[in-house]
Amino acid sequence: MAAQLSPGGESAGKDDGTALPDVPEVVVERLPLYVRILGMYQDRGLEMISSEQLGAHLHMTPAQIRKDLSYFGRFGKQGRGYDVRRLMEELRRILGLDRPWNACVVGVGRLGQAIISYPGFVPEGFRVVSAFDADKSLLGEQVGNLKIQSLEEIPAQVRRLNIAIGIVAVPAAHAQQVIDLLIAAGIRAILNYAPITPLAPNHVRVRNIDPVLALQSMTYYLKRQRSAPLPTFRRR
Amino acid sequence: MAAQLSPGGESAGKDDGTALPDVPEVVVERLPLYVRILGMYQDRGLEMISSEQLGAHLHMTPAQIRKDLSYFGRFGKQGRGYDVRRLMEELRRILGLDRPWNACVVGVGRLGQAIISYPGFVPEGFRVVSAFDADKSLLGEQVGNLKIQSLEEIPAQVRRLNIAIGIVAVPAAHAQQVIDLLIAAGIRAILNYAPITPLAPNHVRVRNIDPVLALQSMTYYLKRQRSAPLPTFRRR
DNA sequence: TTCTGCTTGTGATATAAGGCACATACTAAT
DNA sequence: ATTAGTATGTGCCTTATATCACAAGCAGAA
Repeated sequence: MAAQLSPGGESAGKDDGTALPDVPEVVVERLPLYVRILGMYQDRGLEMISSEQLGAHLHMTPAQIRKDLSYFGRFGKQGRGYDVRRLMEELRRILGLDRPWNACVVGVGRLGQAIISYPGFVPEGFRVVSAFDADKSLLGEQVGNLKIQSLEEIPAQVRRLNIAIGIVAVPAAHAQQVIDLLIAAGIRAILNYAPITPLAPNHVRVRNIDPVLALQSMTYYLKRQRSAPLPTFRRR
Repeated sequence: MAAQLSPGGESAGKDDGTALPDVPEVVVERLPLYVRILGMYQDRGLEMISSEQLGAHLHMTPAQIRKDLSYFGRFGKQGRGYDVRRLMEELRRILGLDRPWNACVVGVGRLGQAIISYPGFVPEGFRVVSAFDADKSLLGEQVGNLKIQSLEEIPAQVRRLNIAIGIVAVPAAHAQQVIDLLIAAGIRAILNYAPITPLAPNHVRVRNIDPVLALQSMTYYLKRQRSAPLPTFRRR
């Protein structure tokens, strides 16, 4: 499969900065937000940042940020705040962002092609290294700088290129099958663009990208309200 | 405590089936999932569905589904379950999906173009009716069957075409400005594809589509775990 | 009619997440 | 050294969300 970087244990682990008492998933999901803001501060040459400042950028209370960070260690200095570079490095390490990750895309329709060519992944350390499609007539076609391969190639490619992440961009009707394939091939995380609710074993992480659901839940609030814009703002 | 169908709960509203005691946002966000499954059942010609079955499809407990629905009314029959067509119609009405919604896209780069041509919106009643870009050299260019317009046109177009939803597909650096523009023009919901945390007044709904964040939070779990795949499944 | 089997709707309870507020600790200035 | 100012880390409390578990109601069989 892959190689572990260090002896880093589970229950004890610490030097590799991992495996503290189990961290709520919501907390983990916020860490990348912190990394993003820290990156902005670093680009501007700022050396320190307070939970107050972080909170202002993310529309969160400073307390929540401190509590989140406290799951992983004590990174701040009283009276000063957090060292931008240090905190960013810690968080990137905690998130596993201190190394590149290989992904493959399954489904090379319009959406799949857009994903393959999306310029936002590479600078963050995510590389799409293989593309697969069920349509045999596409085999060998070039997309970006990838050649479209058959689904049968998935297991071999996943192993050969050490692909940990599968990106699913096939029609809803085939998405679960494709996900099962990926999982059988050893993928450990799925970014699913198909409008389904995937089922996956516990050791596989899944995130869904579903703009239609997002729109459909916003209309609930649109259909009513015709009222006057209050000058209130909302934490998000 | 009961969900009331008639005299209305909160401030008033009812005949359009709304304004019950305030419903948690998480609940509203799940309703479209229910609608989706109901659609599948309807396509298969099934007439009834139980909370148990709904839950199985969505990997949720039946109790949660019943509680969610109970915020809006009593749609089920004891011993029988829910009438598929009826429940779908109710939920669509509650969500405001019983009519079409117009949206505009701002930012006509690769991503914006993909969004404009995305075939998933129209069948759900969302129509992209205008496209804007800050790059004056693109003005008048055709994308899909839309002509690219200048940002200055936003207010007029929003009013003329009754656009309620703004889809933001501009670089992070300009996203907040664009969002402010849209809001000033009267947009009431934003689907944001830019990697930022937008700020918006309370009367404007915002949803973010951010695949990079999704990936970055999954790697947390990837970096450790080398363990044996347990045959456990997880509700999602 | 009465009984059996099933599934809803919901009060009560359990769990999870968020926020407050303060003791603690660090810096810089006097 | 002492003081003033500031921002962390966290115990405790509040709020939000999820689940349990059961009375109530409906349908079909006897």
